[in-house]
Amino acid sequence: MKIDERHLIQLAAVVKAGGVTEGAALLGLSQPAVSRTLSMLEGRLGEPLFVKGRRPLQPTPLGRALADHGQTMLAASRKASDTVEGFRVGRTGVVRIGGTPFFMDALIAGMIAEFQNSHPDVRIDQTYGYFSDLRAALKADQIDLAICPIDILDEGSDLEFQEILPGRNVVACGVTHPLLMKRRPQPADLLDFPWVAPPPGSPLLADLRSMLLSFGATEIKIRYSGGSLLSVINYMKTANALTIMPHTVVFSLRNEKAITALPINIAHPERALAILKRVDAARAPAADQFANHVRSSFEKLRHLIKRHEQSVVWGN
Amino acid sequence: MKIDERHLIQLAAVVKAGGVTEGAALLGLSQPAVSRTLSMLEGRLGEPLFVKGRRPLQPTPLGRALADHGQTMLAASRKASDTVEGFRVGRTGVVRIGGTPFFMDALIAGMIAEFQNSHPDVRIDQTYGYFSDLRAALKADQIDLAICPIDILDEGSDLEFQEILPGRNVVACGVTHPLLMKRRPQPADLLDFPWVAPPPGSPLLADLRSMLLSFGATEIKIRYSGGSLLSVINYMKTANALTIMPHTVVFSLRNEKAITALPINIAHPERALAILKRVDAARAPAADQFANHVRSSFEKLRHLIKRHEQSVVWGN
DNA sequence: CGCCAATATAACCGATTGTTATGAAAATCG
DNA sequence: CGATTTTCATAACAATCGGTTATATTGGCG
Repeated sequence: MKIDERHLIQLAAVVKAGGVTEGAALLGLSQPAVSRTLSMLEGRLGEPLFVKGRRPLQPTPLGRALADHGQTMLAASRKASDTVEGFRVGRTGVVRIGGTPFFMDALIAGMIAEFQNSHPDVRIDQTYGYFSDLRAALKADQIDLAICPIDILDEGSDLEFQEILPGRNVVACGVTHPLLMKRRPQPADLLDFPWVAPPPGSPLLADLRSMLLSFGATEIKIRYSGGSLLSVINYMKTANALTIMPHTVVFSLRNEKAITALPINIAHPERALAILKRVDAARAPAADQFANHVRSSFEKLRHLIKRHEQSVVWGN
Repeated sequence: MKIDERHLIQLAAVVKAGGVTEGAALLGLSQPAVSRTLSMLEGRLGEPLFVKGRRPLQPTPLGRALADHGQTMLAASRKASDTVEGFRVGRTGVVRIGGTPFFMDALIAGMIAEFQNSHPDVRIDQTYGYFSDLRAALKADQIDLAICPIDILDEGSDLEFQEILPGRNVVACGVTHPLLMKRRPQPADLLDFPWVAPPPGSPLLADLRSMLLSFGATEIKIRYSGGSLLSVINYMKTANALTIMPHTVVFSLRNEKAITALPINIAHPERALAILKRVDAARAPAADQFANHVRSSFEKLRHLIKRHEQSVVWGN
């Protein structure tokens, strides 16, 4: 026999409250409504749910058993209301983000942790990828946000993007690299050392190629590639290799004393770090709040870099 | 925001089934019905529950979260239906029984275990008491069944009773008792030994008194009283004491080789073991089935006793 | 015995739920 | 690429349900 879920919930409220009147109040209903519900239920079941002629109201064993089930429904219902409410204000939910590996590892992971200080009930699901993967994932609604460098001109699709950081690459090396001893290292010096290549498909790899070509290099000594950021860092700690990295990534790792930037200016890529999302995406307040957090974190980072550069003498 | 539980359940069905049509079928509803439900839900929430323009239907994160809650409701609902169905046929439920200690310990406990071989989902709640307690408990709907000796004439109340065993007491003693050596022990011999008294308030105690009085005893040596059946048995194992007990109780303990009955006939009490219940009690099929089980168990026991007595020579 | 509180009943109305019929959009397939 | 088929959305309508207020009954208690 199918029982109306609402009826079970009312029964649960009455049993828990110990009376029809109180139970009705608990649900914000009138007493007759609940009273009738109980009558109907008893009628349909053909079994009494309460011991007759007894006040305080005493449920029969069957009544008690059914009330238990109603109780779990009531709990589920309240939780559902909570999820909705939480979703509305971005307090709960899941944010699925994708991004390029270096930025995610060096910067975003920490920002996620920070974000969850104020949003402990928001879960973050992270994936890695480059622009084309991320765009596809966004369109397939597999992620809510993408964080990656994009060509500034690129536009016109059904993706909305907000620039959060202008592109700026540096040549990175281990903190004991011999080139750091030189007063004024020249671009040509770079060709004397082995290179670590950023992961295939990454914009950084294109930047690396074009930079080296602009320095007149015909051939590059690639000694290592394909590693994650942590691999690259550990590699560079012991090898006198060079690589190209986003400025902020190197900056954010400055306290590790593992890698640093060479004081050589290289061309800015025509590219900016941006947050992408579908323009027609379903509202996802938690994702919006997370995006805001990332933006403001980068804003702070930018100020920090500015102050840092005023106190430290960088290249030229 | 309050959400209609039914809507959540429909949502859950659709998400689980992977489509509106299949979800509707799962619930035995028409497709337009649940389609409209989903529209209403999205309208009220102001949030989409499914990613538009995509088939197979893909829920949004919010939709998935809400569907989870709906799923637990659906499960609870099914369980509730099961409870009702089980209750109807006596397959599930709680049976609250009360009875006199000796019968419960010696006979009923084993019958309960046996009963639950065929009714594993029926829980038995047992309490102890004598007739007046049990009657009160029945009237207060604290127990569903009482199993106790009652005076045969007693009637007329709002209790229904079914006799399951005529009253028959024996004098019990330890298996090493000296009186067992005697060819034909006489009632007068009984006065030479110390006695264990049944618990105060028990019918057995009254039987003991009247029996001893009928033997011309002016005073009885009570050495021990108040113990449960197990206490009495253990006491009698080592003391040459006597006590009075229902015949079936001693009989059911025959394999323990701890106590036995003296071959002395004593008066039958004007009393019978019966199952009592309220005539106006709520239907409790599980209790009914248990009562049937107890009755048939006693029936079997009676036959067993009869066969036993034909092979063993009892007193006189 | 009579009052008070709690529950049951009655009468009414609007919202909701179900139905069938049908249109629109998407996927499938030749 | 167009036809077909499947699936979802919409429309219109009937019936029931679930809510309300007003009122009668009932059980508990001084």
